[in-house]
Amino acid sequence: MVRTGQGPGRPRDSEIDEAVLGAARELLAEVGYAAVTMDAAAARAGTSKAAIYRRYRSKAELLFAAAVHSPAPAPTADTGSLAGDLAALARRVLSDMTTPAAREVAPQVVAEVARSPEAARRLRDVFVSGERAEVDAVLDRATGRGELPTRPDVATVHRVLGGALFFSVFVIGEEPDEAALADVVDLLVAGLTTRSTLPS
Amino acid sequence: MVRTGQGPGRPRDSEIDEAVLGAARELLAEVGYAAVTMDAAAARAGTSKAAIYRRYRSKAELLFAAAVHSPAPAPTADTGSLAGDLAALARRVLSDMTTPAAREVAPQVVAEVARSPEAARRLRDVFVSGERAEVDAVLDRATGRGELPTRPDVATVHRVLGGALFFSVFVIGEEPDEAALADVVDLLVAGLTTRSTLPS
Amino acid sequence: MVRTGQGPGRPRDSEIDEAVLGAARELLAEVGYAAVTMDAAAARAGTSKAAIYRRYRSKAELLFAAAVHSPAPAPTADTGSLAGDLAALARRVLSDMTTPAAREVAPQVVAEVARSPEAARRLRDVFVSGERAEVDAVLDRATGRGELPTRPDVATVHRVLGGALFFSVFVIGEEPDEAALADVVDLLVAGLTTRSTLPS
Amino acid sequence: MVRTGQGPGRPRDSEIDEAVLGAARELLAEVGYAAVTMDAAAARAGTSKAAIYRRYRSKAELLFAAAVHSPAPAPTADTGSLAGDLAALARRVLSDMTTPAAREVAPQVVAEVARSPEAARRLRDVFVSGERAEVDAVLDRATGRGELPTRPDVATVHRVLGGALFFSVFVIGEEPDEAALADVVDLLVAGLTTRSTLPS
DNA sequence: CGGTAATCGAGACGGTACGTCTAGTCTTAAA
DNA sequence: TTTAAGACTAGACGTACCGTCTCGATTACCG
Repeated sequence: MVRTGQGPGRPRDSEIDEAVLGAARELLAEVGYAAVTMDAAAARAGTSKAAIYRRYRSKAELLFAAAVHSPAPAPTADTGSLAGDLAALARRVLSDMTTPAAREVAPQVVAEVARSPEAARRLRDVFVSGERAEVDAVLDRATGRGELPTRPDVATVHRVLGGALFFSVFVIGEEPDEAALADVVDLLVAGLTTRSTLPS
Repeated sequence: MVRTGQGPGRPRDSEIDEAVLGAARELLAEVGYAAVTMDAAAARAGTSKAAIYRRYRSKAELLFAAAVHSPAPAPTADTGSLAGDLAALARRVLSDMTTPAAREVAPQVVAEVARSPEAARRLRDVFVSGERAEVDAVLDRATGRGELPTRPDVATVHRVLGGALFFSVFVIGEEPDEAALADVVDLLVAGLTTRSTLPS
Repeated sequence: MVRTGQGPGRPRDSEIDEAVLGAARELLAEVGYAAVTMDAAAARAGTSKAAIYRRYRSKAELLFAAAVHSPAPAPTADTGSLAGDLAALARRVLSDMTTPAAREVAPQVVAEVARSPEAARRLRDVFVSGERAEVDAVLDRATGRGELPTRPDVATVHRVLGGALFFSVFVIGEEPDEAALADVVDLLVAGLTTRSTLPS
Repeated sequence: MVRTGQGPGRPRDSEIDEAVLGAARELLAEVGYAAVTMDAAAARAGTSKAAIYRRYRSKAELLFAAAVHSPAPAPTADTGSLAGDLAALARRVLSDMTTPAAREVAPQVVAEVARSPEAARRLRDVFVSGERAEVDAVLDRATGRGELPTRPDVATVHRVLGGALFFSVFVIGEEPDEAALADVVDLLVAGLTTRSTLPS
């Protein structure tokens, strides 16, 4: 009685998977996290609450998944200099953060992460590692160009750059303008080119 | 019909003020933001919901007040160098963030800030400006010592330092150790002493 | 600190009591037992589900109370003979049973009684004892007239008369017509006037 | 591709027929009508819901069939007198009613009858006519013995006797003891031997 | 010192979302 | 075609919690 792949019974309808996520994303952007209701999500997706709860254990899980979908696979292009690359990366991350959906979900994800180690793990796997990879690529190019005396620690650079942006938007509550962005990047570039952090 | 000081009627019982805040703080640390209920807070404080709602307009206000009680007026001592001062400041801010209560509340405050401009304003008034003042003092001393070629922008330094710490603890989910802290401070000091950011 | 009557806190709103019962009765008659929903009842009553659940533990309790409201306080008039009195009583009981609401609820009440001793107790207190009192009054008058050699057992007479009607309507499923009613009453009168059952 | 006898495809498994009915009966006795779920019945029977729904159109049909399986074809023996025969019949009917399964199902069958004319028809065909046949046999024997002046209406006698028992058990909620049973039978015999009801 | 007004505990109120459950249908792979 | 398994739609259930309101009973100040 060998089972092949997916076991017996009617398989999940993948159209519903997508419809649910799509509905969740739309509602998130339209009405905001707290005002999204599971009934509304089910109705918008053209399905039933049961189908949603078969896929996600709670509203928090659904909206988390809806927000943390595809972590921007577009790698930043090479601008020719460390300063340019960092500025481009900063601009992209900032624009990701200020998406209506992101503005709504990010704070809730932070709250969720504080409570559930499982959510923390998923966030790290999906988001943090993705961002670090981008920072890594930028540092690789700068090292190749000879802009950096030694290879800095990726985690530190990620912490400083990502933190400055996240902190500005979500804690201080004011989106940094171009000048502020340039200021941060300048500071970072000056620090990196002068002395080096330890290799990771 | 001139009123003198505090108007007619029975005055507020200040013991209740304290009991409510205390209960809110305890519950926050024990069960976390979302699981704190106003009924539980009232019961724990030995009072009634009405008494709480006479003092705070909502659960968010109560828990905000419970968490953001005394914004650490202790200014960092002079260590004799910019690097030392920044490291000391970073250590203090980090230890504030990793308090059990802060771990619970901070993410929720972020969520609240995203939702309510009023909360954002209060957070800025109470917290951001306090932290900036500390950064300012540190930069003042460094300038006095001649460690800095020009005076950097306080907001930028605050963004970078505060952001790196906040981001590490609440987004990445790993509290930076001493080495990581030193790495960030080193990077910052190198950047500041090399070039200067423009005043805002 | 002596309390007077009803304890502290906001007292129940008696208008809501009535509105809820009224809404339940209406819905019962309109859509039937199974199709009554608590949401609909709350909406019809102009209140909330919470207010209903504060008064009744479940849908079954609410509809039970809605159906078993005032157990026909109208005592049967004296028709001058045992046969006439029993026929009149039978007619009234039958018409009570064939009310739209009663047709819906009675079977469910029977089901409820089978499951919950508490429901059984209430039914006995409200309904059975009321009907027995009416039978008692009829037998009293007949005894006074000298129609009965000895006083029959009320419970037996109630069982036979009430049972015949209930059984016809709810088990056999056919409402007895005037002739069938007369047949049952005749049989009963013949039995009672010939021999007597033991006093209760 | 000619098929022989019973159509194409896999034939029904008759073991499942029995397993389903058995499971339904067990659950009925254990948890009661409302708490029986089709999933539980399928699991208990070691089969699937689909197999049940291929055999019964609804939960009501299944449980009806589970309860009303074999309507006791055993005719009451001749005791030599109308009073004896009626008492024997009453005792048997009462013991049928007070079976654990019957206690559970009967009230629900009543509810079902009130809801579905189809269920009412089946109940009449299976149960009512069976009981009436038994009453008929008893009256036949009594007429043969010359105990009855005229032949009474079977429906009336059934109504009165069956009703008294059903009403006692399921509405009043107290199972009649031997004395109460004798009381009812006495009353009925007295009525029947004194005057006769008209044939329907 | 008595009235006025705001306080207190207690708890019911409206509203609304949550997550669970069930009936009955449908879809798959295997037999 | 039947089977077992399980996903599907639809919608009710009962619970929970927020923020408001209503009691009856205390207090304080104010005239």
